[in-house]
Amino acid sequence: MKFLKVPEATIRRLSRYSRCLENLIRKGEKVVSSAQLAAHCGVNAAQVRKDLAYFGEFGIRGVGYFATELLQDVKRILGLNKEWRMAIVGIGNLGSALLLYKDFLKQNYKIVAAFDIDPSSVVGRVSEKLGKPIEILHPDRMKEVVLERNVEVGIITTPPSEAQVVADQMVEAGIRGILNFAPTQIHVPDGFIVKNVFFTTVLDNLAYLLSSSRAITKTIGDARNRSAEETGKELGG
Amino acid sequence: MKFLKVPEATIRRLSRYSRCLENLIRKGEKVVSSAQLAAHCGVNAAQVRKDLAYFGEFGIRGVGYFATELLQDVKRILGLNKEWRMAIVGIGNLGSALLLYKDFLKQNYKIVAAFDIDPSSVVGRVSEKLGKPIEILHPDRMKEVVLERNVEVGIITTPPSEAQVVADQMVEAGIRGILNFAPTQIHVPDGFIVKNVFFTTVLDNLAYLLSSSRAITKTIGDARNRSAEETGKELGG
DNA sequence: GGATGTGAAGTCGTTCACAGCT
DNA sequence: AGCTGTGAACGACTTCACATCC
Repeated sequence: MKFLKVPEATIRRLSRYSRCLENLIRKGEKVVSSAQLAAHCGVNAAQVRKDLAYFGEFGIRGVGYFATELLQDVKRILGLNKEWRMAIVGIGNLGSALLLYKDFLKQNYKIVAAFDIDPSSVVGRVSEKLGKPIEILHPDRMKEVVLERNVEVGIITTPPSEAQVVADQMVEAGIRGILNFAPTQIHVPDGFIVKNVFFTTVLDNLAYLLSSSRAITKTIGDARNRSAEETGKELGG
Repeated sequence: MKFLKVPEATIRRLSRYSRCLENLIRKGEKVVSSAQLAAHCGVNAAQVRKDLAYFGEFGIRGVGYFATELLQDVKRILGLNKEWRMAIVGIGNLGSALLLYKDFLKQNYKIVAAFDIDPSSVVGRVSEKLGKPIEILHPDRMKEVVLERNVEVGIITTPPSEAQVVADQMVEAGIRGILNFAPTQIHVPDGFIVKNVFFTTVLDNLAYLLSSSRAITKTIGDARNRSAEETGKELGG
């Protein structure tokens, strides 16, 4: 094991390995080989080994990897051995959907604060769906609340026009990691991190590939005869 | 201009250029240089020129690019000179948020059909939010409706356990491009395309970077002193 | 003069192939 | 015998640097 800077692609794959490992474990696999895991994730076996090698030696030569052990190691590498506390700003359609998004919890993510410029206008709707009242705060209180509730990650689901202002508030409040759903580039100081989630970028990608028959339509005879996956490598930014 | 295969990263950036160009045009810019556009998008100027060079010569040496013209060209390259008709399957929280997502229309995307296993349970809620009744159909009718309404893109917002089944139905219905929000790998035959949008992968990335102080926290003195953006290159898959 | 378009150089990530361990 | 861990080969993307053209 060396001490090299880890490619971002490796981290994305680690995330994928963790999902696949959970499936394999659910199926009762105790030991998995890099080839097995690779096949499941649709990547190269050497890639799997190399990715893991950035962080240590987890396998046994001639045998493979112990599934549950490896899963734990991967999660630890990703920083998922703790609970990440998040705040979301902009409780429109997307914001409230994320508030209710179950999958976060599985991965140790938890939304502990919700902000909106007009709290009263949304609190009813969200509470109703949630089945219990939810507290929606004015962004003015962000710094205070972030401190109080140990928020480390901010989610922006405002309209694009508000995104930069909100990001500034988050930075001011000491939130170092931002997940931005508003389709606009936002800027933060050094040491802060923004990751974008732009569906339309991914759609644009699809549109491009579908256009001018870059995706060759084959005989759609038996559709069930599925084959190698198209990976969908990344999410827009 | 050569005839080479275009990197996927280039397509993602094209999508970004288009957003930035719209901003610059809104600000009244008539002519933009690659340096200007690059600065706005947070990429290298040579990269901008190279990306465009895959598709032709759009600029004037010594001058730059005509903004509106370039925007149109970029959109045409991406295949956004037509309306893309989409169907969405799984009208839960996320699904209904996307149904109401305004930004799709700006980019010539339109949801023309919505499916759910239990139409009656969701139709009320969504109609209420939408302000007018919406038609939610049973997936059994997918093939018929896709044909009838010329659906080219499918969006999966079901629970992960249902995603593969839905993808199979989409393939069967002749939908060649799939945008998958369910955090699980799905498989389709050759000639079909799946792009994943996995928030948790992006969050995992954030978690990784925030862990063990890989993001160096600087003196948070003046937060407004923002600087180079962290790009958030991609969206999970 | 000034900005584009592009070969060449450089950097980064992936795949190969095999030594090394169990 | 089998599978991991890894240097080396390969390939892909990015950046540089400059010739080219307005």
